[in-house]
Amino acid sequence: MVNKNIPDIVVGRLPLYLQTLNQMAREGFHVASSTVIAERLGTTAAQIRKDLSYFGGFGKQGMGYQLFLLIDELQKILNIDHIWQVALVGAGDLGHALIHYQGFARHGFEIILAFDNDPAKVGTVIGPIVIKNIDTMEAEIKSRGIKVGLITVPARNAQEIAERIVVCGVKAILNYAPTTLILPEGIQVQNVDPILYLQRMTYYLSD
Amino acid sequence: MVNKNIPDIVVGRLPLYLQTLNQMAREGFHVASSTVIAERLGTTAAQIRKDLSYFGGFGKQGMGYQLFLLIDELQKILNIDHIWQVALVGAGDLGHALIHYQGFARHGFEIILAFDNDPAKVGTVIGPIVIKNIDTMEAEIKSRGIKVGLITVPARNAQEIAERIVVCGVKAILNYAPTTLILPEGIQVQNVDPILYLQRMTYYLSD
DNA sequence: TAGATTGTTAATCGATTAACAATC
DNA sequence: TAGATTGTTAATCGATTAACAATC
Repeated sequence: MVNKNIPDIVVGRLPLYLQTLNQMAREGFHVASSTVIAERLGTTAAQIRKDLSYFGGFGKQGMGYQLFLLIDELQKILNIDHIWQVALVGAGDLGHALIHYQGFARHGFEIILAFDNDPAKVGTVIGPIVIKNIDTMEAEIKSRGIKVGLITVPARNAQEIAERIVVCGVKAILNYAPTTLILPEGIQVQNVDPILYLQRMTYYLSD
Repeated sequence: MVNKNIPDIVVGRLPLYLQTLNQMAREGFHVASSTVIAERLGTTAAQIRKDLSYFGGFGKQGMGYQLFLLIDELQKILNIDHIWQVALVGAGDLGHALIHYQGFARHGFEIILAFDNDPAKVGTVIGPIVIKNIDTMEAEIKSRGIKVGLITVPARNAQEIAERIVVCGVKAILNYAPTTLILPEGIQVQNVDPILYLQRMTYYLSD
């Protein structure tokens, strides 16, 4: 499925739509209008219809959208209609927590490899995973064809690690390190440093 | 410091600028031009100058920006020139990890309260914190004047918890629950569900 | 059929970029 | 002074919103 010049910002909203549609399906709904979805998301019906129309006409006039159909389509569009194997680098507190977090597996992101450079950690077990030596990282990632990486190393090491995993085939990086990664065109990066989000909110708080 | 109609999207970039400026300061730089900062952030010099100019003229022609001065100004603008006390709700795996995470305290966000509704967890200690019964949440948050909340409860409870802490004075919520919160005008919410970020990246991956 | 709601177009609004005079 | 780089304006680009014909 090739990028047909869909705006990035539209793609970024699709997972949010999917989340809400799944929630409604769990609540027993079978159809939803753009208005109802918009209310749950704090957005506008026009935006939802416009966004979806980039990909096709999934609704029916007078009726709205069939939940199961739309969920299915969105999963296909987002390429999450199958399981993605994931490698994690950096087995500190945060790495630990992420390996234990069930949410990844539940959404089809299976952490199957974890690496650390601390000899004391190598060989230890976290949940279903054995921490491996970072020297074996490239070989392991390449041999399994892993495309998605989670970076949970300290900021000063993040750029180097990112470059190394990109070289062996990783195409998407979820970066927990508090630093900006500069990577080749076409490599996807999302930063999830919570400090950035907190600081962006405190701007609006009078002390 | 009152919102002078600064675009949200500009405010959202300031923490990123601050992060990079701090990094450069640690590396020993004393000044930086918009071009150099832009390179590190993968953005453009024009955007950085434009963004900063909403708040004042912090640079000098021909010279660039004095790092310490600009860092100081950004901290004031973002209201992070003092410590924010934070309450966390939901002491599961994720809550645990966040309490242990040193990054919050290091950036002036001090988690001083944690709540859970599980009687088995109430009274247990995580790091420097005793988990309190959620029944005492409103009273505790109000009496300490806490303005910032971290929500790490399951999705189905997140909306209710958010409403409860907003009623007792919380104005900014970092929401780890995989659901959209609908809250009154003026309440700040940022969502940090990693699944959303992963899904947004897999769109661009051919399988 | 009447009512509801989509998909789409055009209008509006806002953000980014380019360019350059001001000035350190 | 000459070179560099800011702050700002105007031009461009892109995203959101409003409106409505099409149609279930």
